[in-house]
Amino acid sequence: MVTMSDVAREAGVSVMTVSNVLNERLPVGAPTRARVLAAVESLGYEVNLTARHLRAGRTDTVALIVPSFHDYFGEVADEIAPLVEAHGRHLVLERTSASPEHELEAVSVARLQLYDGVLLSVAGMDPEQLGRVRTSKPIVLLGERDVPPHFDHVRLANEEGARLATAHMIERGSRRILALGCTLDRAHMMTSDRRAGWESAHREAGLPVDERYVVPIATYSSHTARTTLLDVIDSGLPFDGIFAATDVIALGAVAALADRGLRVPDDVQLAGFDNLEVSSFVPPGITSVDPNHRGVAQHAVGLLHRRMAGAVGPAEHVVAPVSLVVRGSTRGGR
Amino acid sequence: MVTMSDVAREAGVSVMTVSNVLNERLPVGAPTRARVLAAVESLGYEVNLTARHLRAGRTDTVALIVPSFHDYFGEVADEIAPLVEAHGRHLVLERTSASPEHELEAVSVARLQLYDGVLLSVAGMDPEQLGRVRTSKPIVLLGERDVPPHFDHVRLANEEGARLATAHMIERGSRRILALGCTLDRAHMMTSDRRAGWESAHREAGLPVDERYVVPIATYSSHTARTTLLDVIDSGLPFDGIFAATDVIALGAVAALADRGLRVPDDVQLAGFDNLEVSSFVPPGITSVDPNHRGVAQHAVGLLHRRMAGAVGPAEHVVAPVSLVVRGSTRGGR
DNA sequence: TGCTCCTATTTTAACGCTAAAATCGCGACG
DNA sequence: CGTCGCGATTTTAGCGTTAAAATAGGAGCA
Repeated sequence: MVTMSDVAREAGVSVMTVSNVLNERLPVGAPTRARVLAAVESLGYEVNLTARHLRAGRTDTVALIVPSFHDYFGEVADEIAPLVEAHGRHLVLERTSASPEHELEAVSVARLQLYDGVLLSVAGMDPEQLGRVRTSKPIVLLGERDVPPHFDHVRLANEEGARLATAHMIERGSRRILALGCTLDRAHMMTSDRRAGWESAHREAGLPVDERYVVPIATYSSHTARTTLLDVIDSGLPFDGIFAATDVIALGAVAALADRGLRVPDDVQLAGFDNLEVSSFVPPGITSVDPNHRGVAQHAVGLLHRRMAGAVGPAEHVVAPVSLVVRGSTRGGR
Repeated sequence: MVTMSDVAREAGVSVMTVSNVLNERLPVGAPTRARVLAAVESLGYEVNLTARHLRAGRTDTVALIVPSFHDYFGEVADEIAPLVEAHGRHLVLERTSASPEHELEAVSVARLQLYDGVLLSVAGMDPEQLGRVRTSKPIVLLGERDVPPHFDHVRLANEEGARLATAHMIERGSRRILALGCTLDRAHMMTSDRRAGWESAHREAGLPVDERYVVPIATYSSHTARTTLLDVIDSGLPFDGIFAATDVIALGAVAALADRGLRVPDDVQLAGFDNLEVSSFVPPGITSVDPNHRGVAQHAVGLLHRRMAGAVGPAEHVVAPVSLVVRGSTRGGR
């Protein structure tokens, strides 16, 4: 590896002069500067950022740590990247291992030290693990779980979104609406909050809440959603609407409905949550709760940058508003 | 920040003893070890990886650099991550800026020094930019472009995949097949190679190649694909099949066909390329060329690890085989 | 008692960089 | 002609860690 002192020797100057030429910190005489630049060029020198980071005590880099790289998280990451870059920092993504026992390891506190700030997506991390994370590093948590109160946290209005979607289908005539991918758990997490919204919509409309219509699924994949819904259909439980806890689940539902020849929205209305890009292209267009990625990203990055700039004060807990995007999978959508 | 010397002072030992306790390099007496561990615990010490990396001359980290985080790249990244981790290294993702003028900057050679090896996705990078990247750092290029010959490179059998998909539709009765998102360019890149495959299939079947059926699109989004295809339909150009250069494009095509009431596969057969997860769920299931992500990931990571282990020798240029996954969007699919 | 040989621990030095202080060289000025 | 001033350049020191060499402190043995 070519180091600054190689360049210095080649140019016949001290390392500080090389540093000064490259960083334009102290002025350097024109002939010296030229010799240094020539040496840099001929040796192909590139600064060693690890050394610079150690010396500077910062890395100008923010990490976004997510459970996996695809779908929802990929889309959020693409919103976050430009915001981080706008502050002159780099964004890198890291993935927590899929297996829970490795999760904490991947988020080993030591690794956080590599970054000036961290956006940590808490989907699939339990609060107890989080409690063990003690660090002075600025961290903003992101995601649909209860978290220890001393962390900054940005989450969605899950219950409100689910309520909106369900109320919309009720208003358009559905009376038996599955809550696919939701759970009856009381713990505040994504699947229970969205179930609560589904429930609220029923209460507000004066409709009974039938727990048989809450259908949890084993894994949050389209594939599992499809097979789970096929089982429900085949069980004979009558339904005329589906609130899918995520668009990935909604996509599996679309497939299952097609498998059984049920028409959307004529036989069954369908609404999802996340407003993934695909949802507007899958015919007839999937009505979905827009999680307002951009707003979430702005809140989270803004908060993180304030902390990195040294802002103190109590942890902030932001609940980002959501909205319903109506498409062809519910009646009245285009 | 708590450093090793804080721990050493607290425990009444030298920093090296702390280091030896934590790294288990040299044996440390049991009582001393206990005092050190207690000090680590009470101060909440975490090793500074930047310093360790500088000292060690390596970071045990591999970067995957992609144009954006979603769709195709997110899926590839999820395949690559476990392979990299299996070698005891970390994977991080970085994104090249969307704007071409910043691309090289994001891939600034200096930044590559942070990693022991780099997987660089070359979609949207021109070869001339790549030529300027001189570094001894192991790099494996990934993607559907011609690249300077001294780089290791893993790419797909684009032409073969397109040929398979097109031949399949011809065999199932299509005679006028659009090549949506393809280009007539001669340069070897994804869009021209896939067009070449479309062409080969026609020649092999003894069908004429009509260049009006090659329909380029301005940006590789589902939205653009949808509006572009709507224009084609409205222009009155007759067609009974579509080969979409990517599944993202195919998705836009599905939407456009539905917009105009054309049935898939009865009126128009459709095949895409990439076999995205969504493609199996969008009714009636999109026939697609499977890019064999896992195989590509294995080739690329294997090659990179060999280089990181010091393997020398001429650059390898791997063309990973692809296969066709037949679904309901072509006749005879389930 | 004196000496060797281990084992436990410490000292030294370096990874590559840069902030701050020190030094050098030279023209200007009293 | 000595010295002050000032820009150009170098020296010093240290970021936090760890490999390698050095040292201290006993146990074992003649």
